[in-house]
Amino acid sequence: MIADSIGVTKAAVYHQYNTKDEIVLAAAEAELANLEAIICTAEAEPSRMRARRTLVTGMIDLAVAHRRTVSTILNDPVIARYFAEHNSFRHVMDRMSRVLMGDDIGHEASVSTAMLTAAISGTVMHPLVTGLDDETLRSQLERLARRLLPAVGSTPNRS
Amino acid sequence: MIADSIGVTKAAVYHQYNTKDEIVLAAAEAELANLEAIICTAEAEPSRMRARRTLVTGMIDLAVAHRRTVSTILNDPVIARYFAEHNSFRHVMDRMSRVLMGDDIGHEASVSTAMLTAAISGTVMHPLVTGLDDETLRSQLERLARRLLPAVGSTPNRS
Amino acid sequence: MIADSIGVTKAAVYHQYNTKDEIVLAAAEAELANLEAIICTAEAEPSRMRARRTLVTGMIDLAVAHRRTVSTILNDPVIARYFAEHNSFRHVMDRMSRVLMGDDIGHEASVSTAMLTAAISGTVMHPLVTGLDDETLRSQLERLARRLLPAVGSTPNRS
Amino acid sequence: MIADSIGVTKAAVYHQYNTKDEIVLAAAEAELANLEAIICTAEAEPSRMRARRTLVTGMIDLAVAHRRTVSTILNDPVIARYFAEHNSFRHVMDRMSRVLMGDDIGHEASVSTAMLTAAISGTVMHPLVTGLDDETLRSQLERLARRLLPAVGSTPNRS
DNA sequence: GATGAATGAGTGTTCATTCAT
DNA sequence: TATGAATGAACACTCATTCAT
Repeated sequence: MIADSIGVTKAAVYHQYNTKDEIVLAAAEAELANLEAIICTAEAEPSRMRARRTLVTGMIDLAVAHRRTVSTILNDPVIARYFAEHNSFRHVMDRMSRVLMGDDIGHEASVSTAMLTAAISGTVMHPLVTGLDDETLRSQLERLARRLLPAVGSTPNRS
Repeated sequence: MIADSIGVTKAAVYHQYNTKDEIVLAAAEAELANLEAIICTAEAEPSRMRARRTLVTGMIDLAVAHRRTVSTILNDPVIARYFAEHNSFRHVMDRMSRVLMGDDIGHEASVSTAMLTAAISGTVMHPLVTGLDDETLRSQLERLARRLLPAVGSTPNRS
Repeated sequence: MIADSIGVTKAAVYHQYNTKDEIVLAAAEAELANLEAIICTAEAEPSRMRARRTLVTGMIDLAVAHRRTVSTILNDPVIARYFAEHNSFRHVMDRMSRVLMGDDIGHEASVSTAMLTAAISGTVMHPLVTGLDDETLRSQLERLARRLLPAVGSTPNRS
Repeated sequence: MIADSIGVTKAAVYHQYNTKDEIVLAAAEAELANLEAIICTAEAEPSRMRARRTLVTGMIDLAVAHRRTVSTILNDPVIARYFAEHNSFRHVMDRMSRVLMGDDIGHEASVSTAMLTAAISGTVMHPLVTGLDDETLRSQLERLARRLLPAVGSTPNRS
C-alpha cells in the first residue's frame, strides 16, 4: 500500500529502508521534526506566557492537520518500543515540559506533559470525534488545553 | 492468533462467531456492558456530586484495568463504523453526559463528554505512559478528570 | 448450505447420510427415478413411434424443469465414478436405447443414446442458453432431438 | 491446488494474477484464442462448404483435446457472468454463426450455433463418454455435427 | 536506483466430518 | 432423532521480505 500510494514498486522502497520498522520510524521522525520546529519557535518567544501559548496552538494544529498519521504512528507497537528504548523522544518531551511547566521540572511535570499530548492525540483519533470538522475540533482542543494547564504564575500542579 | 491464544482451533472460533467483525463487536459490547453497569450505579447515587464522582472513578478504573482491550477496540475501524451507524453507543454517551454535565445537555455537553473519554483512553494507550503502574496512572487520570470537569454548581461549559 | 436450506442442522443430515457422496447419490437416484418413470410410460405405448416420442418429450421436460439439478449432478465427480463402477445407471441407459433405437442394439446404439442425453444436458447447462425461458428452450431441444434421431423405419445412421 | 500442480507457491501465482477470477478468465481467454484461430482459418477457405467443414472439425478437435479444461471453464460461474456482461464472447459466436449458417443470421441461427457448441461440450464432459478414447469420441461428434447442421444450400433452420 | 519474480508465514473463511449429549 | 461444539484440511488472499537482473 505504501509503495503503491507513492507510485513505485515495493522493491524500490526496500532499497531505501531495510525494514518496515524503519519506514514507521522515518514517518515518526518526520512528525517529530515538525514538533521540534514548533518547540523552537516557542522557545524564542519573549515571555513564558506567549511561549506556552505558541506551543499549545502549534501542537493542536499539528495533531488536527495530521489526524490519521498521528493516530497511526502513536498506535504502532514499533513506536512504543522505540519510545521506551531511545531517548531522543524523551529529550523532546523534556523541552516541551520546560516550556509548559517552567524550569522546576520533575517527574510530576513530565507526566503532566505526557498526559496533555495523550489527551490531544487521544481526542483526534477517537471514533466519536472523527465526524468533527477541523475548525470545531481545534477550538475544542484549545478549551481542553486551557483546562489542563495551570495558569502561569499561579502555583503549578496544585492537585 | 485469537484462536491460538485461547488454545482452540480457528474453526472452533468460527463456530461461535461468523465473522471477525462479530468478534470485535462482541468484545466491544462486553466492555460497553461494564461501562453501563458503572453508569447505573452512578445514576442511583443520591447527589449529583457523588454520582459524578462514582462515574469518573469507575471509568478510570475500567480504562486502567483493561488498558490493552480498550486501546485495541477504540482503534478498530469496525468499531468506528459501528459507532457511526448504530446508536446504542450514542445512547450510553448521552447517559454519561447527563450524569457529568447535568440535565441541560446539548451538543456542547456531549462533545465535552466525548473529549473526556477520549482523553482518558488516549492516555492509557499512549506510548509514554505504558511504563506507568496502575496506581500512578489512576491517580494522574483522577487529576486530569478534575481539571476537565467544571465544578458542580458553577456554570458549566463556560468557555 | 444443504442443511440450512431444509432448515435443520448439519449434524441432523449426517444422521441420515454418512457422507456427502451419499447425499449426491441420493439426489442422483431421485432424478434417475423420475427418468425411469418416463421410460416405463414410453414402453407402455402401443407403437414404436409413439414410444420414442413420449420418451424424448419426457426427457426434455425433465431436463428443462430441473436445469440446475441436472447440471450439478452431471458435473459432480462423484457421479462420474459411480457411473463407471455401478451398472444400475447402465441398465437405465439400455432401456432408453431400446426405445429410441430399436431392439437391434449394440455399442453403436448405446453411444448414440448417450450422446443424445449429453447434448440435451449439455445444452440446458450451457452459459449461452441460461437466459432462454423454459418454453423456447424446450422447443429448441425438440428440434435438436428430431435432427439427432433417425426416422423410425428409415435406415439408421445413414451419414 | 493450482500452485502446487505447477510446482510454485500460492503467492507466486498471486503475483501474476490478482484474483482467482483472473486466473479462470485467463484460461478461458486462452481457449477462446484457440477457437478464434480456427475461425480465422475457416473464414479463409474458398467455399462455404469447406469453411464449415474446417470449423466443425477444428471445434471438435479442440473440445476433445482439452476435454477437462473446456468442461471446467464452461461450468465455472465466473464464466457465465462474463458471458452475460462482456460481448467479446458474443462476437466470436457471431463469427461462428456466419460460417455455419450463412450470412442471413438472426436470433434463430445464433441459438442453433449455441446449441451445437453446447451439444459438443456437453458430450465431451458427460460421465457416459469419459471412458471413450479420443478417436472414437471424435468420430461420434462428427456424426452428431453432420446431423445437427442443415446441408449447405438447402433452406436453413427449417424446423 | 529500480524492477519483476518469488517466498514463508500469516489471516479470514468454508467445508466435510465426528462426537458427546 | 436431533443438536452444539469441535476439528483438520483446504482455499482465497495479503504482507514483509529477498534476490537476481
